[in-house]
Amino acid sequence: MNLKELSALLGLSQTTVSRALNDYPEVSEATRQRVKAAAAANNYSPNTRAKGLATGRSMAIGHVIPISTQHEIVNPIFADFIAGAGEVYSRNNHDMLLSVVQDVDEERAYRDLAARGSVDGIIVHGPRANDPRIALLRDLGLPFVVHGRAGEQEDSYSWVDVNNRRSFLRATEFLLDLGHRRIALINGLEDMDFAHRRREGYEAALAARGLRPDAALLRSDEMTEDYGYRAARDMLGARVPPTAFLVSSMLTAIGVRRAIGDAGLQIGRDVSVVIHDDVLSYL
Amino acid sequence: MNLKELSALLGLSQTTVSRALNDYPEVSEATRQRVKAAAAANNYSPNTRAKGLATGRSMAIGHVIPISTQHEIVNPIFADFIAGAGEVYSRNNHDMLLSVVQDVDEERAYRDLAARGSVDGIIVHGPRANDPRIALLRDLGLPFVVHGRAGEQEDSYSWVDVNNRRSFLRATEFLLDLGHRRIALINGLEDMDFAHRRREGYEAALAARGLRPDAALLRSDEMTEDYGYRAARDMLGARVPPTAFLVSSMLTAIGVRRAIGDAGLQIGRDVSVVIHDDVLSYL
DNA sequence: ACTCATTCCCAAAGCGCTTTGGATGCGCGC
DNA sequence: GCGCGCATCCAAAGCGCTTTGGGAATGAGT
Repeated sequence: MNLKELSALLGLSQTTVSRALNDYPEVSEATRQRVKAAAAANNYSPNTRAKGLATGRSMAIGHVIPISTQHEIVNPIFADFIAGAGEVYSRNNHDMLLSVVQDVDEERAYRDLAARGSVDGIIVHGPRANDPRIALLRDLGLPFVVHGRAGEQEDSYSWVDVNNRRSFLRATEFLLDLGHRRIALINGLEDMDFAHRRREGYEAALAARGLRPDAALLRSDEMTEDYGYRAARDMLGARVPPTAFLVSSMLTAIGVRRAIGDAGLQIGRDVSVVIHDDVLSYL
Repeated sequence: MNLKELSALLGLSQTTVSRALNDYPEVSEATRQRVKAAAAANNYSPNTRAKGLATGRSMAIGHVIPISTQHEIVNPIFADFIAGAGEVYSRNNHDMLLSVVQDVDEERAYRDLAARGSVDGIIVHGPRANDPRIALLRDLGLPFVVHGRAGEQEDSYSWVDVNNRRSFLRATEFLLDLGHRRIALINGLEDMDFAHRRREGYEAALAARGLRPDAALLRSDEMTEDYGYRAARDMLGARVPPTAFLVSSMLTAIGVRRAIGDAGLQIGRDVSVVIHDDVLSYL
């Protein structure tokens, strides 16, 4: 069923039917109702491509997911983010376009999306310090929102972020208040903006008490379970082990928990652990 | 840059430029090269919507992800599946359209996708026994492939699946060969086709040795960490605990591991655990 | 009774591509 | 020298929608 057929069915012009469906004021209320009822009855929805061509909009938001050739990690938090965003899109009649590409092809993916006009805007995931994608997108004239921040020029683009610095500052303060002096930071990769901010918060809290970070208690890597396990195991096996852990992600924390268990210790009694992450529904 | 501009630039008609780019034989090789070079130099890519309108194809594959209102679980394996599929799409010049909807709106999501013609085909995730979506999609005339199987009529649609029955049959046999007699099955929800098949395999292996499944050793639920923990904890606390666990997913297994640790036991020494799942890159 | 604004509707153009149905020019065989 | 096939290219239609620029009633105002 297309517009032509539907309007023939109703004995109206395509113009009128289109306007009725799009809530333009030029059609009478009675006609509008009749048109909408017929559309529903015949399960008519305007063809996306035709509508897009005519309006110049695609009603779609793009997400580019780079797959690294070396460490092919699919960030699990990503699934939750996508789910949340996708639901909002659905409610607002937008589509979600996912573009999974090798990280070396990432720039081309953005260029393509822009040239082919397949999306109206995009979401930038996992920004790094001075992320080149921001300049690229601005250059391409493709609207975007950054999930996180890219270091500098925070007021020159739109972003949504949590206060990473502050949350780690407060978590560290909290542990310090409990009397901890050897607090380990199991962080994400430091070239990611969020990890950098988190360390800043951590160090600021220590500095405020006149403490200096101990390099032996700082780790930074891709946030896997295994990394958490190894980092915690090594630290716990050291001469002067930490008494508390500040962990940047749930998965890493699972590894930390395993290492603590292996060491015969118990979380909450022998060691304190504070984790920063979203709630992963399946954990 | 659009076709019109590009062809004006080249002093050729739109027809010729289009044909050159799409490798039709009606243009000379010299012209084709010239056209392709110009397209690359000007970063030209045909507009998706216009191309789609003209060809009647969208060059996109849809994935509908239902979000349950009660237990909003985003299957983590899903992220890996999406990543794999997405990469294949990219390589073959297709887009991936994700539609995240409330599960009650799922049927409408499929109808919409079909009516609006926004995808050429779709992938059906997590099929249940006699999944109604199959009849719906066939009815809508929308091509589809099922990831898994939906119980009956296996030759009436296309599917990709692992041999769930056989893998659990063999895993069970393996544990039986090791001398285990009390093998727990921590399964997924039984209305999911895969969980049903896995139990069949498990029971078949037991039956082959003249053993009957013990209801106390069978669990079936949404595969979360917490569920695995509780199921294993309860079983291990019973009068006659299992000596081995067969677990349907990695996440659940993490919970099982935790329960085993809490019980003061060690995997591989006191208890055997066999897990069925994909490799989750971050674990 | 006549004008004028309003309401309700329509024909046709245009979005950027592909594709149909030629047109043109060239070399070849006779 | 003429017709024919082949290689190259082009003009225009069409995909399904939105939107521009009216046109025909109707009712109000004078």
